[in-house]
Amino acid sequence: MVILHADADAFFASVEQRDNPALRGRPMVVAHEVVACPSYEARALGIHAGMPLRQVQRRWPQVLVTGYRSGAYEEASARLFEVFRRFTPLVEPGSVEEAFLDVTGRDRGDPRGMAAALRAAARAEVGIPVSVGVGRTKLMAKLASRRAKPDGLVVVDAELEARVRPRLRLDELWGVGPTTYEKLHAAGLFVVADLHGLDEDDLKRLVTTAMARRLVSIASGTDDATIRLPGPRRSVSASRSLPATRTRSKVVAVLDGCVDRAVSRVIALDGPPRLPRRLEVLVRYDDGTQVLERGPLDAPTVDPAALRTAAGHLLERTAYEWDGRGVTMVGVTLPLPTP
DNA sequence: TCTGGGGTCCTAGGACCC
DNA sequence: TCTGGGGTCCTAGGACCC
Repeated sequence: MVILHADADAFFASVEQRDNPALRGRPMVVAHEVVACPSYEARALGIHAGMPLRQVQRRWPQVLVTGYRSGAYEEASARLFEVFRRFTPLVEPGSVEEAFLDVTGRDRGDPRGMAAALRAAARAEVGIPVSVGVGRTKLMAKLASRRAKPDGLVVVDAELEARVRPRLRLDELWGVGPTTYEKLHAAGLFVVADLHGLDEDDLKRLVTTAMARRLVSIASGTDDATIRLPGPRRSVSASRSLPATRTRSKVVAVLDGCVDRAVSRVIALDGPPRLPRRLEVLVRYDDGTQVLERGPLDAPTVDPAALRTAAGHLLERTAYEWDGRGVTMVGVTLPLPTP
């Protein structure tokens, strides 16, 4: 198997730098109240996603700031995936900016050459840098692209994989987050080699069934190399961060805006219309806590007025939280019924 | 300073049916 | 009067990804 993991570098920032020469080579961020995507020049200063914009501007006044241009990112993403699909129909999207490609049998025995061609095509046709990792499994390709960043190419061949795999730290594994790692760590397991000799039942005492299975396959080198083609969208959501506020009317106004954006994206989906039957409202406070409320709609609908009303009711259900803390983010999710 | 604005998937438990 | 096992669907809650 030859799997490529193609990953656009600092995607939003790269699109902005492509479209505005004044931003090229400069530390810049795409941000609203907080940083969504810093350019690599900004990352070099220590700026990362999630940092409050105010703090960035105070510490690094030279950093340039742009707002979001969602349309431009969607268009760049669509063109990027057109390039991917020219290399193989077996493309599994990971997000708007990255994908796994199965190019087994299409690379004429030269995976590096194929990966280089993919990078060149993305640069020429979309105008943004794309790093590519090549491996025998999705995990290996993913780890390779991480090493390749920014704007690079890393090939993990069988020899390199044999050396690297046992030494991988468990918290580096794609799919192992803080919670799982904490459990493994507490059991004295730190790297892949520590899993040798443990079977699925042993690991199930520590982690969930699915995770235990994955870990066993990673230890034995039989982990996933299967491309899963995208199915219909499961949900559409929109959220917005805001300066901490205790003014309810402001929160409601921002929430209404989120509802409208989510609705327009549901309507824009390809295929027959899919009407949400439920609604979710998420609120985050300035102490970092989050509350999620969800419930059924009176009837399936994409009518913005009806959804705004329903969202307002769900927001009310979080009312016990209106205790002096400020609201820093609100969002809505519309789960979509499977067609 | 510990996260943006998106998403997916897994699991447990209840409802309902045969 | 008491009790089955099996299946499907739905929802809540979490973990994880970029």
